[in-house]
Amino acid sequence: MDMEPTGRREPTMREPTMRDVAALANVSTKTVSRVINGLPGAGTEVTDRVRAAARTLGYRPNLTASSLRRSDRRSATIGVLFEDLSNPFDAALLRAVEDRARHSGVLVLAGSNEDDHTLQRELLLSLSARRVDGVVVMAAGGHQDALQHERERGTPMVLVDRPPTFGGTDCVTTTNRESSRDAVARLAALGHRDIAFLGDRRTLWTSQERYTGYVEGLAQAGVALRGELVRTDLHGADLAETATAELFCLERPPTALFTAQNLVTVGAMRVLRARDLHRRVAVIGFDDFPLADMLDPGITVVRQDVPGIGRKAADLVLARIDGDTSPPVHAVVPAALVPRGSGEIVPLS
Amino acid sequence: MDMEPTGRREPTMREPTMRDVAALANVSTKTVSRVINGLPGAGTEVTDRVRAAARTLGYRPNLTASSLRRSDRRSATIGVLFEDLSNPFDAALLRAVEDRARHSGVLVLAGSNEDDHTLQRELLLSLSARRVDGVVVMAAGGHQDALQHERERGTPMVLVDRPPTFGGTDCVTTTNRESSRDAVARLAALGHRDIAFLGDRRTLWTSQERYTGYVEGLAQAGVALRGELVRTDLHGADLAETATAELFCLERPPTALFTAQNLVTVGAMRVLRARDLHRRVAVIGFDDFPLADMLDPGITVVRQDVPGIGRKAADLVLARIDGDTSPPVHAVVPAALVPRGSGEIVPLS
DNA sequence: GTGAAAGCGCTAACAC
DNA sequence: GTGTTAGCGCTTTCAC
Repeated sequence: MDMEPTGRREPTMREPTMRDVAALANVSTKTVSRVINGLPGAGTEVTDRVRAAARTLGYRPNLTASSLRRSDRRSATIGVLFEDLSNPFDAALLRAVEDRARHSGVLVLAGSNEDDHTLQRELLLSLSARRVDGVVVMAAGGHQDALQHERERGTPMVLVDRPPTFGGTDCVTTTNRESSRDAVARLAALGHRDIAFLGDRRTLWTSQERYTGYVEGLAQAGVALRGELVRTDLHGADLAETATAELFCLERPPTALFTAQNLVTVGAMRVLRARDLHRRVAVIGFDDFPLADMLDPGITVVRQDVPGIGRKAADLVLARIDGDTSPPVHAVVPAALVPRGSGEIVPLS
Repeated sequence: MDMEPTGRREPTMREPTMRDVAALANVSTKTVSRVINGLPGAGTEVTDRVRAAARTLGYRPNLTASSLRRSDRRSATIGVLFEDLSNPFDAALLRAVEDRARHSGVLVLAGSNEDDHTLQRELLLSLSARRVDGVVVMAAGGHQDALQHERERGTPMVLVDRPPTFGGTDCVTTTNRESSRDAVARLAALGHRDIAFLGDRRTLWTSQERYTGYVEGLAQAGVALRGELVRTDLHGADLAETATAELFCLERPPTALFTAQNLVTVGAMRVLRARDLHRRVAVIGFDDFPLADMLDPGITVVRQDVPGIGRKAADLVLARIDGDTSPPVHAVVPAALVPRGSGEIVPLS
């Protein structure tokens, strides 16, 4: 077949409209509308004629025109704004939202905010210009003015992973504090007294919660907190490596690590392996990661229920779009500890 | 602040339109349109008045209405249809496309086709109904009727990872055959004579290409192909495990594995580790995966330039949307071998 | 430099 | 059952 690679039709070959279908089928556009949308009040004979005409012309409904005119004004599209769609956590979350949305005939406009307010604001405006029915957002750190503004305009919104700093908005998070506390308590129960905390940026709500859990876990076990064993603002595996290396230069180095984010865990493991400490120092990481089970020892982690979080977020935003007016909820999806070896190492005494 | 959790405005508080802004600024809607779109022919004084009015009312342009009326009919949106957005490869690709698109003011409607025709067709229709300006697709295996049909309607389209079975369409793939051939030749050069091939579904073009590369690599090294060392249709790590286990029950088991897909590599590694063969059997995998460097030994892989592929695909589709009429291209983005240890193991002789 | 009228493709509200 | 009219929010065309 010969085809222009431009992908543009001949000017004479306009995209067919309902009018064209109506003309060919000898009915009014309203009748075509009824048939295309499967609404009642369409004679079977006429219905067939319209269908045939539509097929002949290669007619495709124009949802954008339809939504402009319809009273509900729905675009059947939601926006998803995460930090980085190439991050496995974000990707899994997107997939879960997408699945749920698709089953409601809703498509997803996806974007990465790179944890940057300005970008987040711009993307939000882009989504708003396209009249998405609602948004699911992993809020960038710092202030949430743009989110709040969008929310106050009436856009249904669900925050994931981190709660809003403003009211009236649904949100879905995991058991950051509780699971961290349990993980640390577990290490303490094995006899560890020098348990380090390695965390991501302190501006992140999740980091704060996990740190709080760490503190509570120590307290619960009656273990004193040693400030020099707390390292934060480790954004990315490289910073985590440096910090871990420093810990092992201390006079009294840690015998266990609680690594509060997935890249931090990876960075820490690199150092442990390099120094051949990976069989002697215990590690529990927050967030699972691919192949954590293939390392030697396998890495014990706190695993979030990512699909569960995504489904819940999608359910919430879709329900709000459908007019659910119940009070805002903060859903907390439980995380689970997955023992694989690294978290079960006992201290050398 | 008090806010309805429904996210719906009061009926009285209609979404402001250009008309409202025009009324408040005492100008015509056409003038508002000029100001909002930054078109020339707007007096500075009037411009300010319009801007002020827009701000006061909280006006937001409606791209959907604008695109309906504009002559170019652009939605400033493209569709991305991959196999599974939660797969790291797909996710990285999406991110690269997204970045490129955003820099052109284009947003991405993303979906997973699950390698299923029917779903792919439905998603394509959904995208088409929303009048996306173009699509980037990882074609589901088997026939590509729906893709071809959509393409023939004139939708700009770029296929990634796998080429189209029809003409007139751009596509971006990697050096599947060449890189596979080189990887196998490399193993042979180390002295391996019993090199197994473990591949994903044979219906996938990439699997076929990689298999062809394997055959060529053996031939080039003068190594005879042993049919019993070839295992295909291993979709997922579990099937790969079974197949790998079987290989080591052979009278003359392989001394090296070429695993042609990343989950296959993972499955094979599990078996090698379980049997403590991971330091004696060489492995080169196609596709990098997170933490491949942290295993012991590190896994030698052929790494695709995923961001490069995504960027190229986005560039192509955006150019076509902009009216580029040059002949269709099949861009091939080079992959690179990353030696990490597993591919450098020599056979016990 | 600015505006009036028409209409993009579709559906709401009614009439027949 | 089916058609007519009006108009969603915006931009085009052309007049001033």
